[in-house]
Amino acid sequence: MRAVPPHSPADALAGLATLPTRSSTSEQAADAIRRHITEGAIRPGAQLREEAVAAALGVSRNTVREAFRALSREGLVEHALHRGVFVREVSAHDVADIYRTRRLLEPLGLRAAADRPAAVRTLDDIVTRAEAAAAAGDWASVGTADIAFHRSLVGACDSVRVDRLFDQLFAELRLAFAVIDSARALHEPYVARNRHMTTLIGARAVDEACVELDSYLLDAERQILEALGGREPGR
Amino acid sequence: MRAVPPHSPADALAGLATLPTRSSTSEQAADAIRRHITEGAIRPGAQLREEAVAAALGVSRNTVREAFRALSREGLVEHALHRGVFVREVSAHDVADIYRTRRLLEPLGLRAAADRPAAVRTLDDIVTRAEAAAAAGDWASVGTADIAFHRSLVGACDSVRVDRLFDQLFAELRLAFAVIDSARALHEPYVARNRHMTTLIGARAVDEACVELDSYLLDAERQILEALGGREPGR
DNA sequence: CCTTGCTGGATTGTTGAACAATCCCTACCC
DNA sequence: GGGTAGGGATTGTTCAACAATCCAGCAAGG
Repeated sequence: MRAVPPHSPADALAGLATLPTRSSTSEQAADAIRRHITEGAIRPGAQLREEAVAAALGVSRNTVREAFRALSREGLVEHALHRGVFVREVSAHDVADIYRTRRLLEPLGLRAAADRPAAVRTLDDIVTRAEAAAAAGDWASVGTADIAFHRSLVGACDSVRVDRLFDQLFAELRLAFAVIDSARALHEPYVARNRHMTTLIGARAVDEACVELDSYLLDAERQILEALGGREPGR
Repeated sequence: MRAVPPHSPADALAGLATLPTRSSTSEQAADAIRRHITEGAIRPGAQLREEAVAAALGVSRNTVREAFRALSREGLVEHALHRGVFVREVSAHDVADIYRTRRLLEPLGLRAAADRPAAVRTLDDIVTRAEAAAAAGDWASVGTADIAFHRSLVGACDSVRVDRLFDQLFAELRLAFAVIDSARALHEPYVARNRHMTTLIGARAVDEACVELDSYLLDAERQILEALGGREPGR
C-alpha cells in the first residue's frame, strides 16, 4: 500500500498488487464454522451455542459473536434475538426463489459468454474436468465443477455485483444439497448436459443453448424440491 | 411473536400482525450510523473511530463493533484490519459496475411488469407521486420516488434475491449521489422519462420501453461519472 | 533533498469476567 | 387439560485490561 516513488516506472509494480490478505481471529473463526457447515458436519436447524463454539475454537465469546454476525449476513446461519444462532434451513420456497433467479440471470451470462472465445474455452475446460472427475467417481469434485461452470457463465456478464449474488446463492444451495444423500445422483446427470450446452454455445447456437439451460435448471430445481419432500409442510 | 390463542378468530388479530420487531442495541446503533451516513452527515472516506462512536451513542465498544460488521456487509462502510472503518467511497469503477448491473437486470423487470396490469398501475402511481413532488420542488421525494420506480420494476421479476441485490445497489448509489450538489439537477430530468417509460409499457410497446430504459441508465451513469470528475484519478 | 530506520502514542483486536434480560422447560395448580 | 409460576440455561451488553498494529514525526545517513 506504499505510495509509488514518483520516478520509478509504475509498470514495474503493477504485478504485485495483491498481498496475502491477513485475517483477524474472528474471520478465521468464521472460516472454520463455515467449513463445518458446508461440509455438512452440522445439520441445518442445529443451534450453535456461543460458549461451546468459543471453547471448541479456543477463542472468546465476543470473537465468536463477530464471526456469527458475518455468517448471518452470508445466509449460512440465522440469528434469532435472545435465542441464538441456528444453521440455516433452506425452505422449498427458498429453493424456488433461487432457481427462479438462476433462470433469470444465467441466460444473460450465456449470451454474453457466446460472444467471447475465452469464456467458451473456460467453460470447455471446466466441463472436461467434470468429466474426468465423474469417470473417477469423485462426485464431490463433479459438484464443485458444476458450480464453477455456472459461476463462469454468469461471470461473462462482467458484473462483480451479479457475481457476488451468485456466490451467496450457491452458498445457500450447498445447504440444500446437504439433504440429498447421494452425491452421485445429485451431480451425475448434469455433466453431460453442461457438455451439451458448451457445444451449443461453441457452435453459436445461442437460442438452443438457452432452452437447454432453462430445462437444466427446471430439472435441477425439481430434483431438489422432491428431495426436500414433505419435510417442511407449513411454515 | 406470541402464538395466537386457538379460540380467538384469526380476523380479529389480522390488523396488528406486525409488532415493532424489537431489535438489539447493536442493531439500533447500526440504524443510527446508517442514517447518519445516508443523510450525508459523515463524508465518504471519513473514519469512524470505535471509541468516539461508542461514546456518542452511549454504548460499549463491543456493541459498536458488531454494528460496524453489519454496516460493512451492507457496503456502507469499509473495514480495514487494524486501521478501522471508513465511510465507503464509491469509485467510478463501482458506478460503472452498478449501472452495468442495472442495464442487465432492469429490462428483465420491465418485460415482466408489462405482463401485469397491477405492476403497471403501481409504476403509474409512483410516477404520479414523483410529478407532484417535482411540482412542489421537493427534490428529495423525487429522488425517493425514482428509486421506488426502479425497485418496483425489478420487483416484477418476483425474485427476493434480485430485490435484495437492488436494495444493496441503491444503498451504494445513495453514497454516490452525495457527491452531487444539486438534488434538482440530479433527479429532475428523470421524472419525464419515467413517465414516458410507463406510458410505453402501458401501451405494450415493450421493446421501445427497453430502449428508453437503456438510454435512461446510460445518461444517469454519465451524469454521476461526470460529477465524480477527476476526483479519483488512480486506484 | 530524499530515503531509511526508529520511536512513542493512538487505535484496533481480543480476552475474561460480570451482570441483566430473555427464553424455555418443568412442575404445579385449578 | 390448560394455564401459570418458578428456575436454570443462554444470550445481550458492559467494562477493563492488555497485545498487536498502525501512523506521524523525527533523526540519521546517503
